[in-house]
Amino acid sequence: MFPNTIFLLGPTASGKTALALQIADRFPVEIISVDSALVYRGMDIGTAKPDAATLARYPHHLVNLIEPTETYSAARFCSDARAAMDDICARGKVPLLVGGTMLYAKALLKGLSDLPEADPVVRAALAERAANVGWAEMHRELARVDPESAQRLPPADAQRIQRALEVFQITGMPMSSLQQRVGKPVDFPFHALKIGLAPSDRKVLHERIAARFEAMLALGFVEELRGLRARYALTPDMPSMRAVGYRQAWQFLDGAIDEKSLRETGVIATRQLAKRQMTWLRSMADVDKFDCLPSDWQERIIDRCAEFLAR
RNA sequence: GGCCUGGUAGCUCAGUCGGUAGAGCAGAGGACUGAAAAUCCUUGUGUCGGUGGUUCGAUUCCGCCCCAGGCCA
Repeated sequence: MFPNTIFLLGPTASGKTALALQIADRFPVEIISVDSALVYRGMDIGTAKPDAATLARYPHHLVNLIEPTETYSAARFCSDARAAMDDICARGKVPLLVGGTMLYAKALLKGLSDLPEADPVVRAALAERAANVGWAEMHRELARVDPESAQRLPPADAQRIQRALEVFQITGMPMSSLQQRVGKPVDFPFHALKIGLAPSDRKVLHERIAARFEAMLALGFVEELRGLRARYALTPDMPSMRAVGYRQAWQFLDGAIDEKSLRETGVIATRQLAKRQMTWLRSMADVDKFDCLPSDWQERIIDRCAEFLAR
């Protein structure tokens, strides 16, 4: 029989973290973060990372893993998460995967194709060439070596065109021919309860997002970024600095936008993030959805966990 | 009170040498395989402030009125 594991997936500001702590109080679980922003050390306020005391009392795996100058990936998440899950199970506990980065969750559950990992040198060369000839031309070049991918991708989707060209350069094969998911049941040997938080009223979530962004500013979010910029050789095109909030705070520190605009764009970007996360959740048919607005929503999910773990 | 500048999509604005109008942002929907808090796609009818006038035809020209901001009293 496969060991148990619980997924708790939801949009930003839906209350995932608080609920995870409650679950940890009642069941023998260990938390694994499923979040592409919490992996960065020093990015605490803007990512709504649990504070040091909470992290000490409730150890979180895959938090504070890398420097903000580094890059993480869905593939690395998969191997890191699987290693953590094996550890936790070996200790007789249940992995509780909590987060909002749906690609990571999907990759873990369904698997990824056997593709080469990102190569900074190849990417830099492609980016330089694109700067000269434009992405439309890069798209035409992709059409010559990988017509299937080129047809699927709009000529403006620089990121995906670059990736497809990168895969071709490294392997000599079109990415489309390699993209067969390897996610067979044996690749995910766990019995999983998948819970998705889906607020029934988007307005309430929007209010929470606005209040939380305001609270972040009051906690010194801008100062946090100022400190990071002083400590690391950061650039605005690094994945960490493109994170919601950080991108806007960066512009504010550069004097490109004023404080009012920082508030507005920060909240808007967070709302858009939540919307994208909810779109993903809706499309994941095998996830149990719970409305996270009724007063007793947390108890209902805890009951569901108890039922699952008692099987 | 006088003069000036504005009043056009939810917001910021462009424009129509007179033939009822379009960008960015927001919103909505969608895609998504090693950057995913990323990247990209689709989607714009609104008494063009009100009211008279000129005109075949006015959001556009003219008069008056209302509102906002500025300057002068």
